[in-house]
Amino acid sequence: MEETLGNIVRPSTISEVAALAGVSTGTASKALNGRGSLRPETRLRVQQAAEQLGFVANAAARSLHSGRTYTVGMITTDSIGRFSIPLMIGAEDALGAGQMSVFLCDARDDPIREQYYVRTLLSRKVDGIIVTGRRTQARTPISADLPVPVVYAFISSSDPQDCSVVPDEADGARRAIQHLLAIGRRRIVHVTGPEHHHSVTVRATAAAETLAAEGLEPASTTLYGEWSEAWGRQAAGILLSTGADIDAVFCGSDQIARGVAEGLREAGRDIPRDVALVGFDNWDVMVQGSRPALTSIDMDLEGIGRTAAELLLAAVNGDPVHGQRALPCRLVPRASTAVPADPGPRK
Amino acid sequence: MEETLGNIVRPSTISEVAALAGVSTGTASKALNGRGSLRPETRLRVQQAAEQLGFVANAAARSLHSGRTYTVGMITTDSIGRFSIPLMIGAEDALGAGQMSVFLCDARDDPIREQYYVRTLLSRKVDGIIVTGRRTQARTPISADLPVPVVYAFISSSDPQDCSVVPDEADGARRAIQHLLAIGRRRIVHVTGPEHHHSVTVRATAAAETLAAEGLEPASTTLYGEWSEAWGRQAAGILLSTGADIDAVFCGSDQIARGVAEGLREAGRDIPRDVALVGFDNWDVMVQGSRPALTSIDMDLEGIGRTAAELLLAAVNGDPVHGQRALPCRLVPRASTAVPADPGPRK
DNA sequence: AGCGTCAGGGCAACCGTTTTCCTGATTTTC
DNA sequence: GAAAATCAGGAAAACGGTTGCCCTGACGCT
Repeated sequence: MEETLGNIVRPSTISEVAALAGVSTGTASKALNGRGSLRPETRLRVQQAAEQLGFVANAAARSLHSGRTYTVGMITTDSIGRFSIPLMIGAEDALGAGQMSVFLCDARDDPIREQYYVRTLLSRKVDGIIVTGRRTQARTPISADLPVPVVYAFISSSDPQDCSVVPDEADGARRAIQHLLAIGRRRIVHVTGPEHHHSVTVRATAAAETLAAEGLEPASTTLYGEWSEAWGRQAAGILLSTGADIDAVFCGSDQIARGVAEGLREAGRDIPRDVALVGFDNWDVMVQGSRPALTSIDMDLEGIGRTAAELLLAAVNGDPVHGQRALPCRLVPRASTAVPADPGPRK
Repeated sequence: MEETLGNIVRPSTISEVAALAGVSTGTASKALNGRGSLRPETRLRVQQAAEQLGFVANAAARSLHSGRTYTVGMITTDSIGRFSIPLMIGAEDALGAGQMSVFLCDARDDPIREQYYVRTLLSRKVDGIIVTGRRTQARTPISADLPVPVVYAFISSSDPQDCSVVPDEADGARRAIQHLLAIGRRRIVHVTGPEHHHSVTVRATAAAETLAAEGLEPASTTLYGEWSEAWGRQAAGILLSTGADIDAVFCGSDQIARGVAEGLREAGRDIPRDVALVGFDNWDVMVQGSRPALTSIDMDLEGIGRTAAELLLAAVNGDPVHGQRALPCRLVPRASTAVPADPGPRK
């Protein structure tokens, strides 16, 4: 019953298949690929011979002839990490559906390794390259004038002509603020990561503008720090000690938000009744681990990976897309912004 | 200055290099590969021509002749996740150093996808396959009688003849208990994941045996639940409500440990003074986010990935290794088991 | 001067597959 | 019934690179 591939021991070639079926290799090729004009009976005979031998066409030989490898390279510039994974999954998804295989290259933020990988990928004649990674800023292109298309995913290229797919972080920040406004909060503050990080300024600016559009001002000056729970706790302390009158915090990451949540909770503030909380990243382990579960902005990394792969496929097929494409974010509401049905007295 | 690969536009072939250098293609090949006997001057001339044209040998053509592709497939059976990443990094590390490229395949726990990927990898004539993934039990082999070597990493094959590299989880549990004993704890309890999970029983058994070897009994019956912070908090509640007299908890995961830490802390127990805590996985975000920072068992996933890759390379080179190899764990001490210098009064 | 030796490098086969061109054989058409 | 059209399948070139074999010419030796 369970034969699967158990009969493949030594890989067989098409000439062996042809010999077994009593035809020439050319005919065998046509039979297996549905080309040429063959008697149905012959075609069948070849197919059965191929089946019997467990024949799988040698991709190298095939690509040598066709010039295409149905293979792409994926270079992660920083190490494979939390952000790269969904990107890779999304890309692998779209590419796998297109029968493409993916070469994985982890450049670890080392330009030498990166150039080495680019050379390797070119020698393997990949049909295209996807570059992913996390950076504080747009990155320099991996190389000028490559013979294959390149798409940047999540990270963006500093050359505006290059094709980049990135999250619309301003959109994400806007959604966060608008959600807080929609549940009636007005005294909102932003706690986020290091100021030199591009994402940080984009999000902070968009948040401020969204408030301003409603005629509101931040309830306190934006707090910049690092991407950690510890900073979130510290920030909560700062907010409490300055006695700022706030009813919502929009955080630059879920980790920060979780820290803020802990800090506020331990000071006796109820979330979401006293202070509503919105995070950023929608990182499952953080949003679920937080108490209460955290409303967060999802950048749809998987979608970004998928889109990047689709654009790459399009470019490979002769329809290159240039410039940067920003994909909208999504707000995932959870308990940290759930307005209590009945305000009631504090317990 | 910054030429890098800017001159490669259309990939050039060795015959173009040969023509430019004024030699035959065979000679050019020998010059570039250090074969045959050539005048140093000729060799240099060819090398310069290759440089000038940005020549990179077509890997497909080369492998067609040599039969080797310097390529391996890596199949993750469950989705790419927290466990797969370090494994992949480790494997990629060892393989990259051996000039091998890695095909990434995410089978998503779908046997159909998995078989599809196996076929694809075989058609691409990979030199070997690494299978990784997380499972509650050993898995059935991906396929019988493959023409290339296979190594299982982290996950193990149910066929004892197959080569598997796994963490020695019993060793990890032993180290955890011994560490707790070493800092003077005697009333130890184990809080862990679902009982049907193979890892859970292995760790629990080893923990119990280590205690027994010291003539001790668990301070409470082992608590089985799920791999979540919520379960950790719940377990803390159970321990507190039953009034069990404990001075240490060994947890089956860092998430559980973090939950336990929160639960105990909120009940006024001091960690590590009243209760010491050891987690499992050494997952950075958990051990750092916990308060206090969590002592944990590191399974050295990267080392497992690296070892698996090395064994695969050995097999490819004709030295196959059979059977299961268990790598020791490592205890990483942090504040949650740091014995206070001065017991002093509680604050 | 003639022969042997060896370095240098060209030639061609080969890897496995696809595809074009071509040849017989069969069928259709007038 | 003969010419034309169609069909089935074979032969061979091509993809790009490597390598064993062989040829050529220069040099050294007697």
